[in-house]
Amino acid sequence: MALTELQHELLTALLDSGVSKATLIQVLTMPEHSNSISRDYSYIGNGDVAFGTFHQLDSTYPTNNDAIDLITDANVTDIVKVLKDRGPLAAVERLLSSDPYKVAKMIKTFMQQHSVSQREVVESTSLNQSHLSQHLNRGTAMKTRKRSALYLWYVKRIMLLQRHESDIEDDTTVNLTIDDLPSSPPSPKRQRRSRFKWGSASKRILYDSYANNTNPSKEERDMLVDACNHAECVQRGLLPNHESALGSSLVTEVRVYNWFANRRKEDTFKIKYRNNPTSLNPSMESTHLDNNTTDGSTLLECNGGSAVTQQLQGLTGSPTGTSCALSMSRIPPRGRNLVSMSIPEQNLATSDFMQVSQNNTKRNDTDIQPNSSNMQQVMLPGISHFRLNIRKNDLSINQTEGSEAIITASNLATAINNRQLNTLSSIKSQVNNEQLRQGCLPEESQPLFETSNNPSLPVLSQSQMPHLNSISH
Amino acid sequence: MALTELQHELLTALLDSGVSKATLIQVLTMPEHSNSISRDYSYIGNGDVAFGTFHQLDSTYPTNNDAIDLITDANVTDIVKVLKDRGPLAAVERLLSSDPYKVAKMIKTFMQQHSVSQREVVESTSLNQSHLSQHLNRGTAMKTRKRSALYLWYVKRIMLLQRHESDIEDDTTVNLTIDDLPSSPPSPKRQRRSRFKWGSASKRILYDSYANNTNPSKEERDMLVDACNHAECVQRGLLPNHESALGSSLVTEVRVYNWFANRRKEDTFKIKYRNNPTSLNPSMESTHLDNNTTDGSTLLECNGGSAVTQQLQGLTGSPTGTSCALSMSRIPPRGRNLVSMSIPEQNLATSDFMQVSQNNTKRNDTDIQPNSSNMQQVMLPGISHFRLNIRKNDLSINQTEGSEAIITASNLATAINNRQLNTLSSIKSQVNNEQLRQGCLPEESQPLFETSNNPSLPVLSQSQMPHLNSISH
DNA sequence: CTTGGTTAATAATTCACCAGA
DNA sequence: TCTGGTGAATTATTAACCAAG
Repeated sequence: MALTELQHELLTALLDSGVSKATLIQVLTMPEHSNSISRDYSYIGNGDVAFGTFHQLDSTYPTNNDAIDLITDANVTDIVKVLKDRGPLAAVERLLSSDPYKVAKMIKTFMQQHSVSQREVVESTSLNQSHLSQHLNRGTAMKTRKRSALYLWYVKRIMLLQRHESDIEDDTTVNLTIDDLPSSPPSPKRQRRSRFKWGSASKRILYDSYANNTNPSKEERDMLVDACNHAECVQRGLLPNHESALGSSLVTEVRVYNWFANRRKEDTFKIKYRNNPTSLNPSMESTHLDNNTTDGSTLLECNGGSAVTQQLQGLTGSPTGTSCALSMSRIPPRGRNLVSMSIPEQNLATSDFMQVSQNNTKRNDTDIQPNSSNMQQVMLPGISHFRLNIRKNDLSINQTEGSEAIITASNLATAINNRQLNTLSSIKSQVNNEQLRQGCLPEESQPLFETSNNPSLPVLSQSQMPHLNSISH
Repeated sequence: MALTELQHELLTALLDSGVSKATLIQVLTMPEHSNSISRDYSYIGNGDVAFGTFHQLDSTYPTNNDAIDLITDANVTDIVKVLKDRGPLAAVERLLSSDPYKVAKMIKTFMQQHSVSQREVVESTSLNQSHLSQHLNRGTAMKTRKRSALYLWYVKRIMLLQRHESDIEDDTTVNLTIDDLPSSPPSPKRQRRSRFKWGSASKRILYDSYANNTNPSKEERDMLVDACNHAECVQRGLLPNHESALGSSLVTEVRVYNWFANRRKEDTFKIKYRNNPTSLNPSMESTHLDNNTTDGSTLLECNGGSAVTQQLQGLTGSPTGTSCALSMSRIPPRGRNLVSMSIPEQNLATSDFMQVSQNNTKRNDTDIQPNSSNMQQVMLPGISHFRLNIRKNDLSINQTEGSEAIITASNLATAINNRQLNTLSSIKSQVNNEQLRQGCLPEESQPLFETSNNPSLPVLSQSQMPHLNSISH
């Protein structure tokens, strides 16, 4: 029989994904709801039931799904409808003709909603994990062949959900027909129940509860278990207490217990180092908490002003110590990021060395950390601390109200690298003349800066940040 | 012979780390600089040479290293001195008696500076990767035994560096004495040259260059290679052009080439989706770029004000469309995060449905994404978009200047979960009464919000963000 | 029971690499 | 002279134990 190109793709993808032909045949010849893979979609309920409100990517109204103008904009309701009306292949086809990026989003949302691990998808589609991740999260391209496999998995997963609506547990993988024999050579890892993952809804509940009580009693925990399970059910559009359908993501008391235990540990550490005077960074604290609390100083701001020489909202005069302020702004013309750092005069006086550390890239580079003598150290603790994507940005340093120098990150970096300048003043003079040379910045981000001025305090590397944000009681 | 407890620990750690006794004996009986492991540290230069300026964690001045008050505060200079004066064991001991957290920082910095992969450490210390990561980045505790192994590795690595100061390449692993025979069974993976990693300094240079020209010619690339290598050398305190010592982290033209290629691809994607009208989120764009550029609207702000009911800097009146503003602040009392969202009246009028999506947790949960009819959608695109750590935070929604409602994230979440309320007004009324109930938030973050008000535009999930930040020309 | 330790898994990221135009 | 696709490695993060006070 001649297969359409798509069908061929799909079949190949299917086979590629690990399903043996035998299995396929077995499935195809399966008695109950004969040939359910390509016939009889009646059990696929109205999308609204299971996906209506959630897992929907666009606001297209159900009334619009007369298709035609939706050809490119796939949305769950739409897909479910196609699936129901014309079967999985049609649905996959529809997805293939849609904007890959949107579909990716859709799938991602779906996975989120149903706590489907990426691993599951990888295993049953035989896609490369990083490729999948990229495609799903960053829109990286993926050839049709592979996308077919992915979409096929997706569509089938939806079908599976529709059926299992009240059945067994979510046996995840689509191809769970074959082996189950506890032998080792053929399928030693088979049927690995996917790891539990806290859903966002549950987490909210937990954090919420945690705020009130970090050590819930068994009773409280049990209550939380229920609350979470309920939330999880709702999240995935199930009947609010149809817990059994949660499968591996069923919340249990132990899990809740563990969650609290782990949370407590986290906090313990944070607090420990918050109080430790010798700790590496009272800096953060002051900026983040203390300053805000006691005195209205240190204003961290990220706005969309249009001035090239962004004013810094530096508020000096902290009772205890000195404070610095940073403000960041995006400059219209080309979307540059401007970071203004204000350092109170007093500080500048006693210290004119800066220790700058910025994560210009993604995560964990603590970057340059020059250090010079016993002078005060000020730092921009690596934007990554906040998990921001900063690639390059300008630094505008100015003293309280006085002079202002614009320093481009690169200038500063280069300068520091060459150790040609170690004092604020020299940095300024060296760099000042090159201001505005920079073009647009390659990759944006909305950085949030922090400064510290606790004299004699060491550099912070991004990794520390998380801990310092804790709040003491 | 009786060994001190520490010595025992160290020996054990050493053996645990994979070095065979035979090897140890071999090393110990090694002729050249006899027993170099525990004698003759003269080759360890003054710390300042190799670590002086960089890789220093505190500002303790060299003059202070008369020890005593430094007992707990280890710093590189100090350690190097001990190492030089009293040998590795003493150095390790010193480290063990120091604040583990600081030492961790020190080691981390060291690794950064010398592009040492975590893997290398893991392999030669036989520590658990995640444990090591935790210890290094989050201060997680680690028993003395394990820390010994880590510190021992550290100290030895330093020694290695001192020697190799101009030798071969950085053969990474400390135990590279044994096998090198190209056989497969015994050491098939041995000597795996660690993967190249761009140093922060180099990255700066590259981004900088990228800003000017995304397609450097071969010549330019070659120049960059030199610049980077130079920077890398400087970063690790080497003689500025002693490239050979860079070992596996030597920058080559291909690497530079690849770097640019990858960067271009990233950008391509971003731009592609920025221009794609059907794209999922013109929203971000407007907030990020358009608004800023054309009209001074949309102010994104994160400050440390102290008001519980944070004012929102909403600037309405965008020429083209409407604009919303969000501001987030940390509330003193308990460090709560307050998010204020302002929605211009007109908008509110024509639309009273909100589509809220927040990543309350870490990375990738796109969270709830309720959706309702053809009304305008406003969203808080998941803090994760900006890579912020948000666990829980309050939402304060208020119309232009009018009434204001404080909504706790949990309330909102619950409400939405239960689908009990879909309109702004109902959310308000439902939640209003519970305001301020929330305790402190478990884990902070400095969220940076964005809003969109392009009517009928879909939800954004965090993963999309990165792409939308790009700048068009 | 809970906190110190510790870890298997999972998944985002990084740096490459290869086939054609 | 790359640019679409892809992928092996690396490592941060998750959700668990487990021993012992």
